[in-house]
Amino acid sequence: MAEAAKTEVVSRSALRRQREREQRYQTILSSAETLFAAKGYQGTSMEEIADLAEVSVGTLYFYFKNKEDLLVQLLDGIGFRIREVVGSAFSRAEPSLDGFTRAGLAFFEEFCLPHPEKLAIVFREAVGRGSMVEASRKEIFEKFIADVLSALLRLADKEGASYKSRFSAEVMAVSIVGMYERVAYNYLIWHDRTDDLPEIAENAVEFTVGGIEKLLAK
Amino acid sequence: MAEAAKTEVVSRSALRRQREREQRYQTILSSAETLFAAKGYQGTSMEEIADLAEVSVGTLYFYFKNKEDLLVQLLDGIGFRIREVVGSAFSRAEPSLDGFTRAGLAFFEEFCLPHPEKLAIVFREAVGRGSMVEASRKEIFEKFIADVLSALLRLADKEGASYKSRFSAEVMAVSIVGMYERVAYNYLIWHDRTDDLPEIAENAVEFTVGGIEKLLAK
Amino acid sequence: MAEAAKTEVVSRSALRRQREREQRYQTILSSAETLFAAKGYQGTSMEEIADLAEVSVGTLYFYFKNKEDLLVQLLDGIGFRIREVVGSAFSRAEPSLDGFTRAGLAFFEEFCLPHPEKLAIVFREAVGRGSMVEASRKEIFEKFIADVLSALLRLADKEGASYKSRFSAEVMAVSIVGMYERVAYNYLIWHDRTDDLPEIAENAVEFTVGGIEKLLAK
Amino acid sequence: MAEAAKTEVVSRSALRRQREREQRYQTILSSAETLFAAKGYQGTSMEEIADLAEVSVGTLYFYFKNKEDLLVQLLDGIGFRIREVVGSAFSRAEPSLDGFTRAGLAFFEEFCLPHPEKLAIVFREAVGRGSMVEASRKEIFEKFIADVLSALLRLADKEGASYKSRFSAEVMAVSIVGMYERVAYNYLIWHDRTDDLPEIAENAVEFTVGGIEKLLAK
DNA sequence: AATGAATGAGATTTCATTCAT
DNA sequence: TATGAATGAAATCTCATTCAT
Repeated sequence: MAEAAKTEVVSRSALRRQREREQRYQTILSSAETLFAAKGYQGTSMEEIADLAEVSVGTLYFYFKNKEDLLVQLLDGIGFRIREVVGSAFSRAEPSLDGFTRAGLAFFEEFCLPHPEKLAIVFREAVGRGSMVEASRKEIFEKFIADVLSALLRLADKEGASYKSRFSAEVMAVSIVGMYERVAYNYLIWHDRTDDLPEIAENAVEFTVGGIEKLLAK
Repeated sequence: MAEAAKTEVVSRSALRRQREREQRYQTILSSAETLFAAKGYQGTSMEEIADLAEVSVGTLYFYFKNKEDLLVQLLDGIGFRIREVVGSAFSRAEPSLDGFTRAGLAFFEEFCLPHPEKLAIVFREAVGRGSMVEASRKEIFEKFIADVLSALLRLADKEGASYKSRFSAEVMAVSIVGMYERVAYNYLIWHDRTDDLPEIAENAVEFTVGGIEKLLAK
Repeated sequence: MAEAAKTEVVSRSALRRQREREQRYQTILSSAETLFAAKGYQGTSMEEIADLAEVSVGTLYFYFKNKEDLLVQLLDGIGFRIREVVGSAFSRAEPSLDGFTRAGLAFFEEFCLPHPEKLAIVFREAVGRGSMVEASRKEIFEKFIADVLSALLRLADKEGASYKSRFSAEVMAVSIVGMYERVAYNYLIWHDRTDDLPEIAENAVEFTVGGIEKLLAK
Repeated sequence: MAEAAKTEVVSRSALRRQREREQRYQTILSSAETLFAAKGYQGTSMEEIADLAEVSVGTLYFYFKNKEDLLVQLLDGIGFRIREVVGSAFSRAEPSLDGFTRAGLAFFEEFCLPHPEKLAIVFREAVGRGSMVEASRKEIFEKFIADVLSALLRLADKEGASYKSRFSAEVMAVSIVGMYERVAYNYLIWHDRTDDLPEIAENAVEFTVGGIEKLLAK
C-alpha cells in the first residue's frame, strides 16, 4: 500500500513533468514563430527566442538540436495544421467540383486568414535555408499536392471521365497549390487586403474550377 | 593633327576602360548568380564570389555597395530578363486565348528551361532576405502580374466581354503567376523533369485557359 | 536542513560567480588600459586585448558593447579615480590657499605619478575618438573643473572677498585644470622627469596660488 | 633671339606650373583641414579629401607621402601660424608684464577666435595618432613654450630679478601654454562662448600675470 | 533539467595605398 | 603630372553552440 501510494505519487509528478515539458516545448515553438514572422529567421537570435519564451538559451538546446531544427519542427507543425484544416477538407470533400470549391475556400479562410504568421514562415522565412528545412518545406508541399491530386482523381473517377494527358492531374494539383500560395502571399503579406479576401478567394477558386473542367475529358 | 590623334587615343582608351568596367560588372554578377544558385545566398561568401570572378574582394565593393546590393542588382537583371522574354510575349500577343497560350509556353521554354539558376535565385535565394531584396523581388512579381493583367483586360475588351467580379482579372493574373512559379520550381528545382517540361507546360497553360474562360462573362 | 544546505551551496556558488564576473570585467579593463597606453587605441586590436586578458574575443563583447564602449568604461573608471584622489582633496580641503596647495600636489603625486598610463589614456588616447568618448572625457573635465571652482568659491567666501569679474572663478578653474593637465603630460609623457616632479609640482601649484591672489578682490 | 624667346616661354610656363602646384597643394591642405575638423581624422577618407579638393586620389599621393604626412604638414602649417600670430607677439613684446598681457590676448583673439578649425586640429584631431604626428605636435608645443619661456627670462632680466627655483620659469611656460590650450578648447570647442571670449581671455591672462608675479623673486 | 557565461570561427566591410594608362 | 580602378590586409563584430555548475 505504501508502495502503491509512492508509485502513485511518483507517477503523478512524472505526469506533471511530462505536461510541463510539452508546454515548454510549445512555448518555445510559438515564441520562435512570432519572432521569425516578425523579424525574419536570420534576424532572430536564439537569445531573443529564449527571452520571449522565458527560458535560458541552454534550455533551447535541450528541446531542439539547433536553430535549424527549431525551424524544421515549427514547419512540421504548420504542415500538420495545413493538412488538418485544408488537406482534410480536400480529402473528405465529396468528389465534386463543389467539394473542391469548399476545400479551396477553407484554405484561405480557415488557414491563411487566422494565421498570417504561419503563412510568412512557410512561404517566406523557410525558403532558402539549407537542406533540412528545404526538405521539410518540400514535404509540406508534396502532401498538399498529393491531397489535391487524390481529390482530382476521385473526381474524375466519379464522373467517369479522365484527364487529357498523363500529366494533367498532377500538373493541375501543382498549379492549384501554386495559385493558392501566391494569392495568399500577395493579398495578405504584400498587400493587406484582409477584408477583400473572401471575394478574392472566391475568384481564385472559381478560376481553379474552370481549369479543372477544361482538362477533364468526359 | 597631333592634337586630334592624341584625343583619338585618349578617347579610345577611355572607351576601352568603359567596356572593361561593364564587363567586370557582368562577370561579378554572373559569378554571384552561379554561386548563389549552387550554394545559397548565405552559403556564399564575398571571398568566393571574388575568387570565381577573378577579382579582389575590394573590387566587389567598388562595384556594389554591399552583399545585399549585389543580390538586388542580380535580381533586377533577372527581372529585366523575365519581362524581355515573357512579359513582352504577353504584351505583344494578339489579344486571344491563343496568344495567352503562346506567352505561357514562352515562360517555361524560353526562360525557365535555359535559366534554372535564375529561377532558383528569384524563387528561392531572394526570399526572406531583408527589405531591399524583398522590395526588388516584389517589383518583379508586380510587373509580371501587371503584364498578365493587361493581357487579360485586352482579351476581354476584344471579346466584348467582361469578368465576373471587380477583382476577377487581378486575381487571375496573380493566380497565373503563382501557378507558373510553382510549376517551374516543382519540375525544375525539386524534381528534374526537364524532358517532360514541354508537356507539363502545355497542361499548365491549358488549365490557365480554362480558368480564364470560366471567369469571362460574355 | 538538506534544503538549507542546498540553498547555502547555491548562494555560495552564485556569489562566487558574481565575484568572478567582476574580476573578469576588471581584468579586461586593465588589459585594455595597458595596451591602449602602450600602443594606442587604434593600434590595439580587440584580439590583443582578449589575449592579454586571457579570454576569447567573444567574451570581450559579452562584457562590453563594442570597442568604443570599452574605452568609455575605462575612462569612467579613471574619472572616478581622479575625483577620488584629487577632487576629494579639493573639496575636503579647508578653504584656504594652503588647502589649494595640498590638493594640487595630490593631483601630481597621488594620481599622475603612480598612474602614468591613466594619464596617457585621458589626455591622449581618448582624444578625438567619436562622440561617446568625447562626452565621457568632457564629463571628467567638467567634474574636475567643478571641484576646483567650488573650492575657489568657498575660498572667496571664507575670506569675505569676491573675484574681479563674473567669469573670474570659472575661468580660473578651467585654467588650473589646463595647467595641471599639460604640466603632467609634458613632464611625464613627453619627457620623463619623474624625479623632478615634486619640485615641478610645487612651482606649478605656487603659480596657481599667485593667479588666485591676483583675481581675488578683497 | 628665337632661343631667348623660347626660353622665355618655357620659363613662363614653368612659373605658371610652379604656381599651380603650390595652389593645388594648399587646396588639398585646406580641404583636409575642413574635413578633419568637421568629421575627425579617422572619420575622413582620402577619397573625401580628394573630392573636396577636386582632384583624384592619386594626386593626393603626388603631393603627400600618405595620410599621416598630410596631417603632419597641416600641423606644421598651423604651428607656423601660431608662432606668426602669437609666438612673435611674445618675443617682440617689450619685456614687461604688459607685454605678456598683450601677447596672451593675441593668442585668444587673433588665433583661436578666427581659426577654431585649426584649434580642433591641434588640440583634438592630432592627438594620439602615431609617432610622426605626435612628434610634430610636440614640436609645436615646445616652440610655443620656448617663446613664452624666453619672454619670461627677458622679463626677469629686465626687472633685475630671478625666479624662485631653477624650474620655475620653465614650469610657468608649460603652465601658461596648458592654461591657454584648455581655456580655448573649453570655451570654443566644448561650449561656444565666442561672445564672452574677450572677457574670458582677460581673466585668463590676468591669472597668468598673478602667477608670474608670485614666482618672481625680486 | 536548467542555466548563462564563454567560446571562436567566420563573415562583412573599410580604406589607405599602388600603378598602369 | 594626373587619374581612378584595383588591391588586400586588417579589424570589428555576431551568434550558434557548448559545458561546467
